[in-house]
Amino acid sequence: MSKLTLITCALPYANGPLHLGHMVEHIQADIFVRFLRSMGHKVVFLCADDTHGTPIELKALEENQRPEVFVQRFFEEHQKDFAEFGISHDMFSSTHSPENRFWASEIYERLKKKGLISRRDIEQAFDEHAGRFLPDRFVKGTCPRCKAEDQYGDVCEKCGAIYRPKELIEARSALTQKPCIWKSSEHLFFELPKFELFLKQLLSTPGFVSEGIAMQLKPFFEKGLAEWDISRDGPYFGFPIPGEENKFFYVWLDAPIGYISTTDIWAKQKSPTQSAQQLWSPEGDTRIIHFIGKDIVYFHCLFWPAILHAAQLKLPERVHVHGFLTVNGEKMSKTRGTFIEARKYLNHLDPSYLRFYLASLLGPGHEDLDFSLKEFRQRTNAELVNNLGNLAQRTLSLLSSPALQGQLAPQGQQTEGQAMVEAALAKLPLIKRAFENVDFRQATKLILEIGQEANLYLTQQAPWKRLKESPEAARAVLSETAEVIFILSGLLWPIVPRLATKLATQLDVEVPTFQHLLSASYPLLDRTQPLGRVSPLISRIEESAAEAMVCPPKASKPSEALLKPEPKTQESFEVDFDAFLKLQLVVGKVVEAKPVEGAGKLLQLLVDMGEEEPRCIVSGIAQSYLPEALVGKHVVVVKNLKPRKIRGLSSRGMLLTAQNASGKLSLLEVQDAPPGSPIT
RNA sequence: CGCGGGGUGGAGCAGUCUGGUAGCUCGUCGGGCUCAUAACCCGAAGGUCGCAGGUUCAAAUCCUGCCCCCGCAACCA
Repeated sequence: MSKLTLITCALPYANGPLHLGHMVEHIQADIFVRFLRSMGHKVVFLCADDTHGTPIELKALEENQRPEVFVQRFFEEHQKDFAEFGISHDMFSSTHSPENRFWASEIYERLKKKGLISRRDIEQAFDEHAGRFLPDRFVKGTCPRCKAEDQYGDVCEKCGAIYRPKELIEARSALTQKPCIWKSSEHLFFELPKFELFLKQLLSTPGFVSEGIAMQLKPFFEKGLAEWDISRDGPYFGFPIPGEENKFFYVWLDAPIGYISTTDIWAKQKSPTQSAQQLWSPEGDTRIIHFIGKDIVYFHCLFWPAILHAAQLKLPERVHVHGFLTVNGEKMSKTRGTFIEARKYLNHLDPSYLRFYLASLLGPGHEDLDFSLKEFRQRTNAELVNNLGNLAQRTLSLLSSPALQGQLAPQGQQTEGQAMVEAALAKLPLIKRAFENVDFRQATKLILEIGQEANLYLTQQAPWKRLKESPEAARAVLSETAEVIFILSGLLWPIVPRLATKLATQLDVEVPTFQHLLSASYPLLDRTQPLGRVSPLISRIEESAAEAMVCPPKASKPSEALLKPEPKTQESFEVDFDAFLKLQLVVGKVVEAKPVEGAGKLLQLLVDMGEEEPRCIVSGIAQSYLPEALVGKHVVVVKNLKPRKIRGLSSRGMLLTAQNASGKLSLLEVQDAPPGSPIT
């Protein structure tokens, strides 16, 4: 009964702001956490910033900061963003903490004592000018298979070949652009292959991961598990490995250990009778559930359980994997402006909308979710605002009208009403099961059905008609709807806690817990108590507010963005007329159009702009237009745009397009002006 | 044969595990209501459930083969 549940989210990397993708995971976990709390379970919800590793170290270097200082900025930002979305972490810490250093060293010592750490030399790219070893991603060169230039050290993006950095032709450092040398160094390895049987068994334990995820991990066993390199040579931002000279723990070793160290910090600060030691002991009466994205399954389902097992610590009961968030059907993209940062959302919209919308999309599986702006706005308005919000508004505003004085009716006067309330209560076991299964899509659907029933009831009973001749009949009807609103406030609390609280406040009661509702019977409200103050609950999402979120494409490199003045929104940025004239806009006639091979969004066009020769222009409109449909069109072209090489083709000019909410592009066309006509 | 996810009225999705009247939101058309946030309620049109075959009294659902889309992984001036 008093079993403690530890729930974690993956640790966000402290090198940038949070975006909507992070929010999917934290909102999903938070809904689950709140549901468990509402059921009377003891839950501790933990998270931390992941602060170590080469990318952060180099970024800090670029900004002339010590990495400790660099990560601090995001530590504060992240916590603030999470808090505003209502994410109820019990503790949010950082992997750069004394506790984490302690646990990383402690676990390492345990592994070492068991003879699970081996050492051997490996040869690695080394940048002599920077004086450091280079991770694969920081080595660039020509692909040994297809000879594509400028490829990363691990995989060719052109032909998909997988290789070692050393196989690259003319390998160079991505930091200094100088050729790299190959230098050997001793590394420490965790002997993962010894855990093959253990891991296979774990993955087939019902409930540990979904079947699909277990399937995805199969190839690793077929290839054979490899020893895991857990050390990095200095300089490296991380914890020094005890007993070693200039060697540090690889960031992925100490990141999950952050789950334990955060438990440690939580216990010290908030529950001194408990300790991380005891909570993470295999004998402890704790259950651990990790929420992660599908990109880090490998770490959480192979390395991490093996390490925990080897170090004699508690294994997670379940690793819940969710899919990625696409925006308007595509990967989030900075250049598209669809890379929506959490802060940007908060600047325009109420977090309740996103929590509700994501809940209505999130099923138990790990399929990707689409954040389509239009769907988001329409569905949230229809379901959350109209169905649920307006139900409360129409009921409560009538009840608090001068004729009824905010007073409920004595119970038992309305048999249809009682039936409605009881029908709502009868749905509770189903809703409970949906929440337990992390099937919030189903939970949301069932909750909406309750709202719809109540709206129908009101329409049929029409209390507003009875208000004059028989106010008590109207009061009786409305009191039954108030009962439903009370139930809804409890059901909605895990999903939209602020809204649920507001509902309860208007009834002048506390939000009921799930546990309470499950055993409750009609009538639930104390009918002698007056209502609280009534006001509109949640307003509709305006199209402009939703659009504003994806509006201005940002500078692609955050470091540049920081140096320059704040990138201006399209509305506030003004230019004088001279600046406009510098842009040569002309009419161009498309004479030829064909797809660019291997690039799904690009078309290669020949455009007649009234010059001797038509120009070659590469344009990213392939998903909106068929090549054949373009030929003959008179379009608007920026003529004096600096030529640019795209996919090896020189593009001399740019077609102007408008983009609608779903991301489709629409070319600006000109009716009857010959090619080359200037546009002013 | 890389691995995974998907193809269901105009759009976006649920239903597939456990076969039996094809459901939800939006949109369209018609009606009701006028308490409420242009809201709420009712009705209608619109589907060969990607294709082909098989199992079965019965297939969106189970089996076999195939096609297409998406992500892992690029592209955006």
